[in-house]
Amino acid sequence: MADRLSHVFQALADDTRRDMVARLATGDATVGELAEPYDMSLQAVSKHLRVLEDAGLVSRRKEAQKRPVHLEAEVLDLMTGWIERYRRQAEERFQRLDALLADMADDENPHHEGAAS
Amino acid sequence: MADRLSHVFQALADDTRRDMVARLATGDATVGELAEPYDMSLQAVSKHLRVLEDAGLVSRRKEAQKRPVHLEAEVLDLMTGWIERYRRQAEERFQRLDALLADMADDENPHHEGAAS
DNA sequence: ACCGTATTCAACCAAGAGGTTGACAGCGAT
DNA sequence: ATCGCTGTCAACCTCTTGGTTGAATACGGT
Repeated sequence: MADRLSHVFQALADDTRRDMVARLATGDATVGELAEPYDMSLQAVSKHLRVLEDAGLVSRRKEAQKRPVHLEAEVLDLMTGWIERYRRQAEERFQRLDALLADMADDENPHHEGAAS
Repeated sequence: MADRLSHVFQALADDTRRDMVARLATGDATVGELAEPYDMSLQAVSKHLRVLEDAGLVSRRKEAQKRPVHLEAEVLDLMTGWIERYRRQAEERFQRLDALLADMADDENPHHEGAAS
């Protein structure tokens, strides 16, 4: 896996974890609170949180015996940054191809004004 | 894994595959061309492409014995859609919290004009 | 000092991911 | 017809992942 981005994508490549992120977007929550909706042991939830934490998507402060989990939303920008870069690049390439095809169509039936030779 | 989004995130949770997507953003390429930069068997590359294809990120048309691979960039929007939704939600919550804290500070040292009672 | 609550650690297991090698299939060119 | 090029299929291996259970830890309340 190696780099940062891989961990983030990996972390979100799981229904349960995406769901937890969605939940955390509405506010911090303890492990127990987070676990409640799922038919799954608390330990399993704890593991999921660890994955999210390792990806930097989440942080846990300690407060008495509870460990409120907090969404670190800035990390999401890392992803959109990556994605948008290539989406845009592909888009632009598509535009150029489109223009090129339009040109070729012009050459085949030359309705356009001002053509040379 | 179940749903669509999971497959897309999973597909991009790998250095090699993200690299391929980056490469494909500059234009279509055959399996051989894509494989060339990596120290890895052609079969492994083929597998990676299958993952990308199953995620809907890529399509392969057949052209003689070659199989040019094409990036389907629209799928990326699916991700940014998801991500942005929760990033924004978290952001807004943060703003409100910020405002609340400002209010509390006001209450503690009431320098402000027009205070009641 | 002890109890209950909240969470993690450790060992284990089945299934999946990413890689390998070897055999096979599709198609153009000679 | 068969050769060479391009790519996939199949079987196999190893490491990781997502889950389990049982024991341990950390801390507040009584």
